[in-house]
Amino acid sequence: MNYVLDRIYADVESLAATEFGQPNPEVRRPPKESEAIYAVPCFQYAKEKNTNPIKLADGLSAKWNQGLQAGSLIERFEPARGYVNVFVKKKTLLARILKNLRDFGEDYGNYPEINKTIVVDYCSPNIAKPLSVGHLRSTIIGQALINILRARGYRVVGINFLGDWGTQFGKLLYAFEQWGNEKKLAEEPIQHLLELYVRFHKKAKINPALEDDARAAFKRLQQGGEKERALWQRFRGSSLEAFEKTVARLGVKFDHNWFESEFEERARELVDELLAKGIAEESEGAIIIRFKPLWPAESPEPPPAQPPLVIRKSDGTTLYPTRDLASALERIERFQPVHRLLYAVASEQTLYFSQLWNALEEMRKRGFFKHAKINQPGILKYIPFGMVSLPTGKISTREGRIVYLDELLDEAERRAQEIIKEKNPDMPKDARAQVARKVGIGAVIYADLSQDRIKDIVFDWSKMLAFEGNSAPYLQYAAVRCARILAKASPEDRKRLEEPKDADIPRMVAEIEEPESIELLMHLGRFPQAIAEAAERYAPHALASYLYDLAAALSRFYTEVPVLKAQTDAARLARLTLVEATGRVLRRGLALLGIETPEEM
RNA sequence: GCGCCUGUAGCUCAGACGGACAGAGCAUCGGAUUUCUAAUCCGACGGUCGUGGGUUCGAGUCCCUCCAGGCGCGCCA
Repeated sequence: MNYVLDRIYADVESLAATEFGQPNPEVRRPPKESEAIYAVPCFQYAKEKNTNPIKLADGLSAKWNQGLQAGSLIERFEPARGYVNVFVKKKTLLARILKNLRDFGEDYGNYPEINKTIVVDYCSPNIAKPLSVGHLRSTIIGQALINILRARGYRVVGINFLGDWGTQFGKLLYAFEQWGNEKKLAEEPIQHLLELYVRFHKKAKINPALEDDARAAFKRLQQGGEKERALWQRFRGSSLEAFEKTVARLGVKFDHNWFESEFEERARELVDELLAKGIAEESEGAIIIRFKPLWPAESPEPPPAQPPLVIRKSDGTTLYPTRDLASALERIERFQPVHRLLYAVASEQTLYFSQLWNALEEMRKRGFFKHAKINQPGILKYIPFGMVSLPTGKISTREGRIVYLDELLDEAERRAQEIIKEKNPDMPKDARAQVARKVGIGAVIYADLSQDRIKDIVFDWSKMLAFEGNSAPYLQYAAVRCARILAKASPEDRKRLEEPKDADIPRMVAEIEEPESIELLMHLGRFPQAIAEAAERYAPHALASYLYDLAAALSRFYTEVPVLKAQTDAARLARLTLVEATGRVLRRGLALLGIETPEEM
């Protein structure tokens, strides 16, 4: 069982592939105005053959038309300005889409399982600091990618790699020794740690020697100093607790919480192994990995050599990259067969991830991975995203230039409450709070996922909390309209909807006549492709954009086509079916983005 | 200094892999509701796709120059 548009696409592609003698010929969607479903451009092949593309398209159309089987969904091929346009039997196609929608049910859009595991690193905050709006992107982009890749059929493991180690904890240890307050740490741990963190940096600016004190404190922690260990446990525990509370508001659940500190030992061993294999070397007292110029692998020109990566400081301690590398190794060993290691991390780390990529490549070549299946280059896939800054400048915890994530989510819910009060004054208070949560947080998530992840974002309240136009509430509203119509349908109609028969399908198709209805159903048919595209490009915004178009199609349909008051039984059933399917796809699509849909709003 | 990213309508953004006349949202103006929730719909206005070259039958998309903004560049994470 598969999706009808995927099939047509594959058929057209294979025709063109045979004709042009290339494995992946271009098959595209024609401009909106065209009634054609797909189009094959002939320009390139015409050039190879030294012929005119218009003539070629003419010839190909005639040839392919002759070869058409009676049972084919394709109705005809038609040349147009150097393209071969593909026309399908519209009614049959609509019937097949309806059948797909019925047969797949709640699974509509999903693809069969692929025996490949993708490990996604996302969120991964430093837990010594409160979450800011800066942490939002990794978390929601990562979660959306996980959902989308799962729908696409991959086995996906999500890992939150918590930064609970490193010199920053040395800073906190030192600061607590100097200015700490036991009572405050017990009562308001996050607040207190933040104060200490800020205070440390203020003092260190005047007296840089404090940085050495911090490094020394971290070294004592690393060597198992009892006092440091106990304090660190407390910092870590209370931070984690606060952190989990905030993330839960976004509806994010991690498959695994991995702690950086747990990789300390493995990281130390790794340095020795890398030295033994000649991958790492000593330099100025530190251990580094030098890179030959080989990134990016796809580049035809050799890029300049990269700066080396320090994996052991001259004081003998490891660094974040060392522990990250150790963790990557563990991921590969534990979740094999690993197809990809994804890292949803801000774009400022581009250089670092290219170094990590190269380091893993070098390790792969020297047999570091026990499982022989890891023989393809490029297992690491970096998913960069643009920075979030404030109108006043770069986010800085140290300098108090920060919008806390909780603060943003509170404001989102508050504004949503206000709007509900205005638009739907009859809604009871407790229902309102629930709906406001879904709408407000949804708006925040959608504001981010609806644009290309690589773009920088200047934080703006009104943009993050848009409730009209291309926004989560617009999509949710469309889904709510569907739900409300269904709720008002008669019990008999609902029963027929729940138990659709094969014989109903042709009867329904006959009733789907208005351009708004046809457009809506056609768009529903493209949902699987939208998921596939978003997965292939690691681009949640491709799915967001599809869903926006679907909601717009529903709104137009809603305005023009009466459902419950349709003239005939058959028409009512057909339209109810469209409404049910649209609601289902919107809900499902939003869920893939990590956004909940309320029943009313 | 070197490297990477971004630059499309007044504002915020789609236009991946070069392809049929550059599309949305917001804002502005005008219209639509005795009818399934108007957080909606329809229409108007609005763009020499940062600049200048080049490649190509064809460039917003690829290459080079320059301009503007952002980010990064051995012992932070």
